[in-house]
Amino acid sequence: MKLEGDTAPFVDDYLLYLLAAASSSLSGKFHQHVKQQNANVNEWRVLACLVDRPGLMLTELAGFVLYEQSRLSKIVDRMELQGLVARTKTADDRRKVLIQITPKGRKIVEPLIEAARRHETDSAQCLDRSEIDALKSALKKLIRSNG
Amino acid sequence: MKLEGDTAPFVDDYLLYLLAAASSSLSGKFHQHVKQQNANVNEWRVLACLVDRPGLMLTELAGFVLYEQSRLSKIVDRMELQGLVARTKTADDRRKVLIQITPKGRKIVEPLIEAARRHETDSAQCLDRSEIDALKSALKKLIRSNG
DNA sequence: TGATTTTATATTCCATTTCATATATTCATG
DNA sequence: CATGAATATATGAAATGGAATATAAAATCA
Repeated sequence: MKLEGDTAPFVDDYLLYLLAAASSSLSGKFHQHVKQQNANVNEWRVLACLVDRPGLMLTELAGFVLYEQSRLSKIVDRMELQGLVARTKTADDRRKVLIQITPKGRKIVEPLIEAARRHETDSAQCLDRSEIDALKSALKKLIRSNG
Repeated sequence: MKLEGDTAPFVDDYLLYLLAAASSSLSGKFHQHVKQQNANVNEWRVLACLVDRPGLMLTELAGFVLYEQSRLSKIVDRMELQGLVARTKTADDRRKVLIQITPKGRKIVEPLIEAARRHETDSAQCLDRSEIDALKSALKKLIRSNG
């Protein structure tokens, strides 16, 4: 028999916690894979965001990668040294720096993307197609509606 | 007309990205609120996980908070200094350390939980009740099925 | 029992992140 | 067009995190 006040812990049904926990669970296994290859997680994220885009301002890229500008600036420093991305200035606005993926970066990220697709289908085995679609659609709505 | 090969960027429909992006979007605003109060994000997470639980081993708590053990150990150090949590040894197994929330920690976390509930309903305005239920249920399945 | 393995936590070293601020460029407005 | 506000990026000092390891206790088992 359940006593009054014996409710489930707060976080167990708290949306932000469920999002963080799902994100963390699913990322765990894949991040191991990333490290077994030539990369680390920051590099993977940056390259995955850049791969089908022509070149992004540092700040735009920071938005996609979900990192702060100053953090990304330093990550790009390291990736530039490794030759994974390139910084180029634009003519129109000389403050801007465009970050572009290099062929070397592309060579590293492409197999990772294939692995990511496989990992996604594996991880989502517990859901059927309509649940997955509904999940992704709900996530996209949340992202759109909240800054 | 859409050209061949002119597909959406990879991350735009990648589940792990959507989870991370949703988590990050929704957290953003709330984490500001946390800082405006007496706390930082690590403290909030630890206290929120402890609040309706009797006392957890460091390793158990690390699992809930989604942090690595060595990181949490240091966070608990700082929180102990502030009097937000207490470490106590157990009699049965002298390796174990139980982490418990203190009255001071409780006083800080309770209003934050209220704010978190309000923030959750605000953030999920874009979804109707059945979508929210389906979302949470899908997230819970993902968490259960993936370590 | 004594040796070995496993589990729980803390700690050390070093890389990374954060916060605040600097620098450079563009924009807006009197 | 000059001056102040705004925007884009970079950087320095201090705080934090991650990986490996140390320490200590318990469990396993020959």
